[in-house]
Amino acid sequence: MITQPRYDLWIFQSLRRIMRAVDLYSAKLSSNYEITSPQLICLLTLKDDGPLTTSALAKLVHLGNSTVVGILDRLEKRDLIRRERGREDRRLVLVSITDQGEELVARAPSPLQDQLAKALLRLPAEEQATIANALDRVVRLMEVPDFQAAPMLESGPIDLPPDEGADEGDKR
Amino acid sequence: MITQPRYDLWIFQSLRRIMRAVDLYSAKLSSNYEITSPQLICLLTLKDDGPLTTSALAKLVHLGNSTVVGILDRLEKRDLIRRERGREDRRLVLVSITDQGEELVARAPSPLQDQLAKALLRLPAEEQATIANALDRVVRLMEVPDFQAAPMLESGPIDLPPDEGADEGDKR
DNA sequence: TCAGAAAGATTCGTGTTGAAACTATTTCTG
DNA sequence: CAGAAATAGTTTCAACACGAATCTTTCTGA
Repeated sequence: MITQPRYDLWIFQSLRRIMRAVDLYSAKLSSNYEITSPQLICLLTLKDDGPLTTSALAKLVHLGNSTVVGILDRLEKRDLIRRERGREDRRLVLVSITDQGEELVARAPSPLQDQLAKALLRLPAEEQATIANALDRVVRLMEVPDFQAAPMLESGPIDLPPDEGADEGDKR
Repeated sequence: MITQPRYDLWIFQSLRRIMRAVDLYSAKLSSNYEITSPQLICLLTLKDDGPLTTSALAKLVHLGNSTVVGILDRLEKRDLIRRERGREDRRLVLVSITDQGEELVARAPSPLQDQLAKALLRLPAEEQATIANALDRVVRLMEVPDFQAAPMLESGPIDLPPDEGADEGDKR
């Protein structure tokens, strides 16, 4: 029994605290814009990636399907997005951002990562890269189902955020 | 201007995905024990750190006060914890774990960080330390209230926020 | 063709989360 | 000592988050 330091527990707590700090800060900040971070994330995604189906959006923002429906409900109630039944396939629902939505996005800063960004800017870029790389590896390790949990060792250094498509396992 | 990669956004997404993966996994795993991760975290803290007041517990687990009340309500309903009014100061509520609670804790593994732990174990210990250190710095930077957020521009290396005293005990 | 499988979205139930408002108790203060 | 202020816990309200169940539409195969 080597009593390795419990990095896992420590890291887990750190993650929770970071997320909490981000949420708290962004909630306060975005109260000026009357929008929450998850809503803003969805709105931004819709603005950038055009009309999307509900489930495509859910995949992009890494949230559950039913979670997104609730968020969309609130956005729709305020006319920030529009839902439209697909013509071809009437099971689909195409969600798109409205003019009002675009306007709000234009006005609102990116409060979601504002605090995090500020914190990171105080670190040297090289350390930012280190953190980013490290987290990316963790994400990859974690999002792999328990299949071959063992056979994975040191396949090589990971450099940049290859993400954005490289994500594999959960493309839309 | 070298468009520096948006480490902030990338990191933010990574954090969300990690937390989500942990939550999803632990939710599934802990369904066998009929307990959620926040509940288990509270229970473990109560087991280790003896009877605690509600707000002391909230501080330890880094959650809001009212959040903890809700969690305690559910734990109490199942007789896993006990609430007792303070004798001296009748405003206080001492929360302690019951025998049933201890029993459950003994049976249950540590599902909360299980997945994370597994992922981390696939990394060399030295990299685990790197991640832990990096995250810790981020936490310190972020949890500093916005005081002097402005006047702080590259005046030099920022070491340790005067934090420390504020947050205090938070090894767990 | 047409019954059933599959897919997509939504609804429902439960739990987490935090701010704000409220109650009870203690402590401070004039 | 009475009232104000502070403290501790709780309630209330809104949002988020998920899986399971449900509904509609589409596809499939016998």
